[in-house]
Amino acid sequence: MNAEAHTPADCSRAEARRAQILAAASDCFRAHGFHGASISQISKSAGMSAGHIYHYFENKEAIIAAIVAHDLDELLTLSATWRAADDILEAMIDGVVEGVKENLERGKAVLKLEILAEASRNPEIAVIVRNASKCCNENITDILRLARGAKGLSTDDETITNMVEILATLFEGVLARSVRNPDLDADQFADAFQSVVRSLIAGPGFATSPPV
Amino acid sequence: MNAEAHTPADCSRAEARRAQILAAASDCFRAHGFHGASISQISKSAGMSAGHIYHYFENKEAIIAAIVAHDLDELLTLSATWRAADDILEAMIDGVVEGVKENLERGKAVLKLEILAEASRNPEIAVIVRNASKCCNENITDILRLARGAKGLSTDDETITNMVEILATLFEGVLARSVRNPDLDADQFADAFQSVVRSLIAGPGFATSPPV
DNA sequence: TATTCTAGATTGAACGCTCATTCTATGTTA
DNA sequence: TAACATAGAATGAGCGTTCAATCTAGAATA
Repeated sequence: MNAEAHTPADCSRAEARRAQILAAASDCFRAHGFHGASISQISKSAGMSAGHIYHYFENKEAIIAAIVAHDLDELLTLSATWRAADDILEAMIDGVVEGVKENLERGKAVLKLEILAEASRNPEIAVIVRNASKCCNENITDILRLARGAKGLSTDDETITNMVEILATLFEGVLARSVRNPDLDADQFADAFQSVVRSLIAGPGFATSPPV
Repeated sequence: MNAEAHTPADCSRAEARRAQILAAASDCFRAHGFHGASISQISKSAGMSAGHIYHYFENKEAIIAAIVAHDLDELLTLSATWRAADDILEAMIDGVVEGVKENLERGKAVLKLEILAEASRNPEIAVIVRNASKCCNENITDILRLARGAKGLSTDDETITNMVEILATLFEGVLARSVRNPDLDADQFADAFQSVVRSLIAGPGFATSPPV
């Protein structure tokens, strides 16, 4: 945002500092939530004075926004990755197990839940989240249409839209699982989850009127 | 928790006051989160002084815990309701659409997300959430076993366990949907969701080795 | 090479404010 | 009168944020 002209050395130094702050903030937010974590905590965790943080971020909100944006960026690159595969549908199904296990990891889940909760009430955060979600949705939609088309499966709008929404719902539900049922057998669950995803995206579809 | 002996009149009066505080707190928590909402805000919203709140709750944590417990209670009673039906499986499937639409409601979703985020880092809240989840899981497990048994469908432990987990995952994923994609067509989504649930719980099951 | 200059990096104290909580005094009711 | 309901001021801690003052390291100058 505040792009100014610096020498390359300055830039890299500043970038490193910013990253350092974001990493520390990430830890603190995980541990205490966006509003429970204080600038003083973050500064201690980042090994610098509280005041110095304001050289790199306008305020606490800006740190939150940066973390949210970074987290959602990962999601976006991931969703773009699948495009490359040979058999896209199978690549997606193969990726499910890893995706589920990642969302079951406590550390990741906490921050994502925190982001969702914050987006529910903070319009600035909501905009970031919704933009990323939209991009991600479009990515998956394209991919799914391609993948199903290649196999001769139905690709009508309603079918694809619904599949993408249900898919997203499933993955986001995993975040809650890790909190609600920490004793969950991750392997068994991931297997079951995968078979549900398979029958969903490789299935007949959702068209209201049956195909003629 | 702090059950003391009072006269009936006192009890009802005190209970009303408590409820009043919880309602106000609920609103404030929805709007600002557990840590963003202050006792002063809550007291204003409840129409009483800040200090007076401490006659009914030991501290802010206790208010949060009470709200969490109350919210999860609703879930529990709901899950117990289904038992009564004639064709349990169909009753469950019929209930899906309403359940999805309720979880899509912004107001409800915010608080549930907030609860999940808080449970990720507050051990006291985590205990409450996990107990309720366990009870709810057991309810649904029983019901599902009964329902599938009545139709001659497989009821092995692995199948039922997995179905319950996936079912929970699906419903909890809806909370995120309402935040991420506010333009979602609720009717279309609920229909698709229902058909996924139907093919999940009325389907063949998840046994590792195919039935002999 | 030695000195001065300079601009960003960094600190730590200070500000005003709000927080959760406690305490005291006053109503209210039975 | 006795017991509870209630208000509102007081408390001390901690908050996010600002700011004047230093430090540091490299560029410019002599």
